[in-house]
Amino acid sequence: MALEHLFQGSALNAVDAKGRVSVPAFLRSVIERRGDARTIVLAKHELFPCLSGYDPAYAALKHAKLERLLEKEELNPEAQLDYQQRNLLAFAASEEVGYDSSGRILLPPMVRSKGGIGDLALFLGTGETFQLWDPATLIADVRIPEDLKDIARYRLEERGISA
Amino acid sequence: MALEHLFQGSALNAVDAKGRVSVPAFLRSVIERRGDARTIVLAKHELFPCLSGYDPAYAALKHAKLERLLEKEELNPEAQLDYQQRNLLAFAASEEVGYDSSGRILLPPMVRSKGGIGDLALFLGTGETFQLWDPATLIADVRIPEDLKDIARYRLEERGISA
DNA sequence: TTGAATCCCATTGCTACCCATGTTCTCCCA
DNA sequence: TGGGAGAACATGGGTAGCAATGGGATTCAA
Repeated sequence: MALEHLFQGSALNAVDAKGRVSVPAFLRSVIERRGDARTIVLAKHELFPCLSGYDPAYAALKHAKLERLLEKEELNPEAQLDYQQRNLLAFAASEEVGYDSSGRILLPPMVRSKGGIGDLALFLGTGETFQLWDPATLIADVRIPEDLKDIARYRLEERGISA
Repeated sequence: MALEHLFQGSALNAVDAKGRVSVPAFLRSVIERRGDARTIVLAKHELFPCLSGYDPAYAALKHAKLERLLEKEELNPEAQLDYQQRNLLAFAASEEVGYDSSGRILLPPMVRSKGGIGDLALFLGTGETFQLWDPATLIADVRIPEDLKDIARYRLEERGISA
């Protein structure tokens, strides 16, 4: 089930007054190699105060996985409830947004506030998915390794912003 | 068997005095990509006090799936009964409604009352299908994860309605 | 004729597309 | 190897079109 193309790398992009952000080109190229949609799916990360992002093909894989689990336990009412809950969380609590020819998405206000994203968005590739952080939130989180925070600091410095 | 296009996201729309609701554009686009009907099927959800919605193409798939399940358990009378009940529910207790050029459907009174829908309809994507809830009912249901209730609360707030 | 469903029109706010600009990266050639 | 042309990328702003919604008009059937 491993996807062939993986998300890797980092970038710090600005969120403009309209709520638009450029999806870094190196992420877009992976998305377009995985499928031919020019869209991404954004959801609150399960663990961290940030957003999780992936392409529609990955969402379909996730759904198929849940379906298979359910079919194995078709007549078990407890499994039914578990399936319904997971599916709701995976699909209702996420938003699919398309990016235009210039590679920008409009950050939906709900996920934006859930992910605590201000006017800077730090993209981090994590293999099958990627993450979107507010850089200050990442640096403040005690669970994040120092090396990763250094990436955030470096990207901020690059833009002439003191951390 | 997985469908290529999945229902994803959430929206809270008003039901007007005539019983009309706008089907959110992001659901319509999936429906129209799956088939070319401008029609949705509404049924009482099997598990939750809400409505289940999908496109006609999915109804056909669902029937095929039930058939397969039946064949697998050909000699089990209990499964036979289960199949008959589910098939009845899925097809007799559902209504197919078309939406007009402005994307609105007329909620049939029977399914509307079965689903407990008042003057607000919360649309939740769940992959192959979507759900329609009265937001207050969703928030009150103990089986619904808190993260999902947050969505309902956020959508209510967005409209200036205190939860 | 009354009630209900469908159609049409109008309004408002938002979304998506278009164009423009500056910066960096890449590649080629002198 | 240095420099310059061109492409790709991130980002700002303007605008036409669409989505959600209310209200009225028209049609159809009981």
